[in-house]
Order: sequence, then C-alpha cells, then structure tokens
Amino acid sequence: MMDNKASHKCATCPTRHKTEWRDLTIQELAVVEQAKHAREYVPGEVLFHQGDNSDGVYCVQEGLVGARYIDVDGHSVLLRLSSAGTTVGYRAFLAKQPHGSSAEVLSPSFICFIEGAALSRLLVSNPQVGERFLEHVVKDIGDTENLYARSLTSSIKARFLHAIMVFYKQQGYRDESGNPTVKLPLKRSDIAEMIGAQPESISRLVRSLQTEGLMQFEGRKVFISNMDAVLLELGVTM
Amino acid sequence: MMDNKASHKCATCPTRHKTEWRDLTIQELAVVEQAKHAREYVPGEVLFHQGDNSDGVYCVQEGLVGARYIDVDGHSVLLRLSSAGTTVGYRAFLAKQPHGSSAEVLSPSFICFIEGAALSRLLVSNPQVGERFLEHVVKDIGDTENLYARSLTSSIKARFLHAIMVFYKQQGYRDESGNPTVKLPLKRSDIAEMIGAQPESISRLVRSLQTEGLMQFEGRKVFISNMDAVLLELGVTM
DNA sequence: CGTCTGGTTGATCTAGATCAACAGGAGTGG
DNA sequence: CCACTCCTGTTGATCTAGATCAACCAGACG
Repeated sequence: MMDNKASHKCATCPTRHKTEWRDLTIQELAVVEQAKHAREYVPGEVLFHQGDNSDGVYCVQEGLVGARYIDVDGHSVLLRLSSAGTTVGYRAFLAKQPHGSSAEVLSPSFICFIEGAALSRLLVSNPQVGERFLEHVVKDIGDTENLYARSLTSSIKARFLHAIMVFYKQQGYRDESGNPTVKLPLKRSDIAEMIGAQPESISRLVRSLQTEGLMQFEGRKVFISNMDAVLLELGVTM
Repeated sequence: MMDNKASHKCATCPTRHKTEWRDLTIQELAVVEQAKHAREYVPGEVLFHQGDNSDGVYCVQEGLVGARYIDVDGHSVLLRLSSAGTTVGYRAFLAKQPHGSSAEVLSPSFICFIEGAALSRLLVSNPQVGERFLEHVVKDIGDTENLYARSLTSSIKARFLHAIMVFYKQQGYRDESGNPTVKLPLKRSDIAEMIGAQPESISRLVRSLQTEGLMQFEGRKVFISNMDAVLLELGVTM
C-alpha cells in the first residue's frame, strides 16, 4: 500500500499541488525538506492531543486523519476528516493557541511533520503561503458552518446520506456492473460520531435504507442503487 | 439610545479598540474614514444576502447583527451574532467568494460600511490588519466548532441554557436585589433558530425551567435564580 | 376596530436514545 | 488446535425528548 517511504521528497510529492506548499520555490522547498520528519502511521496513533501546544504542522501525504473533539462531559465528536494533500493542525499554530481538538490517524497513513520554526520563516518570506492558509481556514469554516446548519435542521437519515455522498464524491467509483460504489473509510461508530448519532441508530438506518432500495451495504462497501432518490432526499443540490 | 450619529469618527469610535482597526496609524485611519459610510439600521434590515458578492465589510458600532443561513430546503439557522465592535462580512471579502450567509440587523444598530478597495489597500500596507482578520477567523471557527459539537451531543435544554449563559456573560448584570439577570436580545423564534429548536419547545422549556426553579422569565428578562444548578447542568466549566 | 406578530398551551406522534443481549471474526496464549 | 477475549456490528424492547398540528391570547398598530 505504501511505497518507498524513506525516499519521499517534497519536490516529488504527488500531493504537493493540493497543499499550502504548492507554489514554493526550489530553495523554499529545500527549507521544508530540512524541517520535515516523515513516517508511516497506523490507525489509532495520535498526532497531537486537544489542549497540546502546537510545534508545527502535519501534512497528510496518504491516508486519513480525523479531528476529534471531546467536550466537557466526555462526549466525543469527529469534527472533520483530512485526507491526502491536507495540512493538519495549522490552525493552532497560526493562532499560537493550544489545539482545539486532537488529530487521530484513522487509516494507515504516511504523514510529514513540518517544524514550526521553518514554517514561521516561510510565512514571512513568502506571503503566498499565508494566503494559502487563509484559503484553507476559510474553506474549513465554511464546511463547518454547513455541517452545523445541517445538524440543526436535518435528520440523522439525511446526515448519514450526506456523509455517504461526501465520501462518494471523494472516493467513489463504479463497480464491474456500473453501480456507483464507495468504500466507507470509517467504522460504524466513527461515522456515528461524525453525524451525532448512536451506532445502533446507524445499524438500523443501514437496514432501512436497504429495504427502501436506496443503497445496499456489504461491510464497509456501499452500492448506491437509487442515486436519484438519494439526491432527492438531500434536496437535489446538496 | 443612539447619540450624535452624524459626527461619528473612527478616531473617536468607542469600540475601535476591539476591532481589526485597533492598531492603525492616524493616516491609515483617515483612509478608512474616507471609505466609510455610517448609518443607523433598524431591525429587519439586511446588510447583505447569502450568495451576494462582497464589496466591503461592515463594522458594528452599536447594536446586534445576526448571520442567517438558509439551507437548500429553506430551513433557516442563526449561525452567529455580532455585537458592538465586531466586523461582519469580512470572510467573503477576504476569500473573494460570495457571502455564505446573510447578515440581518436584529436590534437597532449603528453600523459603518467600509469599502473593499480601501480595505485591500490597508491589507497590503499594514500587515497587522491581516493578522487581526486571521485572529478573527480563527476565533470564529473555534466558536463554530464548539457549537457544532454541542449540537451533536447535547439536548435542547442544555443548548438553551448555554445560549442564555453566553448572553449573560456578555450583557448580564445584577438587579436591585442582586439576582443575576439578562435581557435576551432576541425574540423566542430567533433563539429557537440559534439552537435548532421549534419556538413551541422553547416555550415549554421556559416553563419547566421556572418550575424547576433554575430561572425565572419575565418577557425577555431572565433571572437566574439558581446559578449553581445551571452551571452544573452545563458541566460546570462550559 | 380588524389584523399581525409574538408567544403560550394542549394533544398527539415519532425519531432516535437507551439498555441489554448476542453474533462473527481476529488475535493471543496455553 | 482449542479456549478465551476483544472488538465491531446487529437486533430487540422500551422510553422519551422534541416535533407537529391546531387553537388561542395579548399587544401593537394602522
């Protein structure tokens, strides 16, 4: 799954064009290269904990990382998922504040840590980097507001369907017989934590979606058998 | 309520120290002064609509403005309130994107509009301005994530109590007899839209909070008669 | 006066939580 | 190789927070 990990260079990183480093010069890239520590991570590993101080940022080259927030009563929520090409933990770094949530590796990943000192230098030397981060935070807040509004107005069913469609848009494909298909990257209980439900409710929902004929489930594989009906349920445009 | 509106100057603005303009030079302040259009607004007026392009930012000098988001199914949600000293609509401007929500005046307000062109110039001439906006967006996303997590994990009752406590922390006072008191700045249905409830549920909640002895309500006035119990219900630290 | 808006109350219904049991791997260790 | 435990997921029975529908009331206001 993971190839020649030791020899990864930013200059040849396949996901760099998606990142905040996309328009660095060769020299600047060398700075990042010096300040970076890359390695594989297995599910369950934690990049940083809620409340930790930030000492740099993490760049997901491959895999999936979740932002988990634990509230005062111990309730856990998955706020956001970050996949390949996404920088994680940048917000606390920019704001010089403790991390508001922890970052947990959810699937086998290859991740580069970039030291804060180098990043600080980059931010002053190349204003484009700051702009990229601004873009990122603006996108994040937009996403979060959408989810928030959705959580206030729509049912668990709608939120579950929406989550599946988001996964489908990212990683969906058509199987041999042409059916729209996704492999869910999370276990049921994590999906439940994303949409604010109990795992039992997800189970029941899965069953009723199958009998309704909207989608079929095989473990983590989802076959969307009636796409029109799904989109209709979500208000067409999503 | 509103005093000598016509003569308001940024230089003497009582809330400037809270804003992104807090560390401008006199010259820079003059630039803002030139590019600003100040006036009173009455409840119901809309500063901009969701989907509009941004042509500047609004600085709330007095009053209250709500960010209202309407989703694809027509559900309305109050995402955020902005009171005196808060800049509104800056996100769309910075991101050069359409506004993600509309801004609606909720109580009699005095608001300055600042033209985008001038702001753009300021942003390049004084890097501190950009930093202030970055701080602002980071604070906003933190707030939103908190609300989001809360919406996924806690009951309407807890969310309602939390909202009241937020108002209390901002504008609370002690009445003649020393009771912690707040005047709610919103009508019931708007409060309902903030926490994702129906107005009827708010009514019933109000009644049960009174019989429980947690708080007493008189129209929009709230007397928090048992603060300890309220804090306990919210997990003490909030 | 009628009409509107904001708020309250009642009766009813249901989505989803909760509690509890159970089933199928996947290790792990003797 | 079997016994045991851990983990993920499923199902059943029950309960309840909160939505929904409908009526109603008090001010405000032209």
